[in-house]
Amino acid sequence: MSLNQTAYAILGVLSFHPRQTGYHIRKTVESSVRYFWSESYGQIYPTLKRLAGDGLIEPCGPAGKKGAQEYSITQAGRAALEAWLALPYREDPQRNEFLLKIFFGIQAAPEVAINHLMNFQQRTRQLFGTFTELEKLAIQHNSQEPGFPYWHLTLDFGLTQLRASLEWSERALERLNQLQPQPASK
Amino acid sequence: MSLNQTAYAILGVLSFHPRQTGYHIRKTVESSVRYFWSESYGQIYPTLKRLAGDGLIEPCGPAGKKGAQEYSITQAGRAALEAWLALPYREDPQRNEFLLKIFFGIQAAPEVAINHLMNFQQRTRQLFGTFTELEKLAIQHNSQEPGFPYWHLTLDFGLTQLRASLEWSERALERLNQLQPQPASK
DNA sequence: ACACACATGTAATTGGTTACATGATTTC
DNA sequence: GAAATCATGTAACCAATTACATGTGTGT
Repeated sequence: MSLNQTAYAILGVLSFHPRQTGYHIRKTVESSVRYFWSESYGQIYPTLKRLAGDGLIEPCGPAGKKGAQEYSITQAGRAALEAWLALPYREDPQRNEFLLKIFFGIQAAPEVAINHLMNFQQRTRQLFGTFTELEKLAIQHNSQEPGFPYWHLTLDFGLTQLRASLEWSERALERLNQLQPQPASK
Repeated sequence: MSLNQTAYAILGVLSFHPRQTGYHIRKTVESSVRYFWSESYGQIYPTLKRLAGDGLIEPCGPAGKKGAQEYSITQAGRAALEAWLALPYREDPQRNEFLLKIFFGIQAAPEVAINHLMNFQQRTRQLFGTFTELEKLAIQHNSQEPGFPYWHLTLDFGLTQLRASLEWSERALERLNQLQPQPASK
C-alpha cells in the first residue's frame, strides 16, 4: 500500500464522477481544484494502473470495448479515500520565490522589488476577478449538489486570501515608494 | 550555469552575512525565511561546492585553517544574485492537501472536515502569535538595518494572510456546523 | 563522562514535470 | 482532408528530502 497524493486526488475525482478516463480525470482536476492542486499525465496513468491493481478502482470498458479506458471507484476505493480524508493533512513545505525575492530586495535596485510587487498585485486582481466569476457560476449551477458547501469553502478561502493579498500589496507599494521618495516635479 | 533556487537562497544569505559555513547558512535560513522557504543539508553542501566552482562564492579558511569551512560571496556572486532578483519570480504550482481534503469533504463524516478546520484554526492562531512576536523583536533589534523594510514586508505578508485565514476559518466552521444542526438538548 | 551543538557529506528515495511518441475520433 | 481534441503511455530529467555515516568541539 502507501499511496501517493495523486492516488487520493484520483479517488476523490472518481468519488464524484464515475466512468472517467485518465484524460478526463486531468480535465476535471483542471476545472475544479486547479488553484490549489495539479496533476500531470505522467503521474495519472501510472497511478491508474496502480490503483486498478490494488482493486481501489476498476476499469469498465466503454460500451463497445473499443476506445478509451474508463475507470470507476470501488467500495475498497471509497474506504481508502475515507480513511485518507480522516488522516491529518500534510503541510508540504512551501517555497515562495516571490517572497524570497522581496526578502532579498535590498540587494537590488529599488525598482526590482517594486516591479515584482506590481506584478503580484496585478495577478492578484486578475485572480480575484476569476474567482468571483467562478463563485457566481458555481452558485448558479452547482449549489444544489451535496458537495457544494465544501467546494464553496475552498473557493471562499481563495477569495479571502486574495483580498488579503491585495490589501497587503497596496500597503507594501506605499512603503516601498516612501523609501524611494519621488523627486518633486518642477 | 543555470543555478537552482537553493543556489540563490545561499547567495542571498551570504549577501547579508559574510563568512558562513554550510551549517550556519542552514541556521540562518531557519531563523529568517523559514515560513516561506527551507533548505536541507542535502542541497546546501553540494550547492556550495558548485557555487565555489563557478566562482560565485569563495572559501575563506577560518583563521587557523582547521575547523569549519566558511564561504563569502564574490563580486560575481553579487552580480548573479542581482540578475536573478530582477528576473520574474517563478510561481511554483502549489499543492494544498488541507484544501483538497476540504474539497472532498462530503465523502467523509462531517466531523472529519470540522476537525481539519479546527486544527487549521488552532495552527493559524499559534502562528499568528509567533509572527506578532517576531515582528516586535525585529522592530526592536533590526529596524535600523537597511534590509529591514524588505524583511518587514514579508513578515507583514504572513500576518495579513494569517488574519485572513483566521477570519475564513471562523466563517467556515459556522457553515459546517449549520450543515450539521446540533440535536437540541432535552 | 555525557550530552549537545557544530560540521560535512553521500546514497537512496520520493515525487514530480516535461518532452516525446503515437494514434483514434470528431468537427469544420 | 486538415485541425482540434481525445487518449495513452514512457523515458529522461529535476529538485528536493531523508536517512545514514562520521567526526569535532564545548559545556556541565
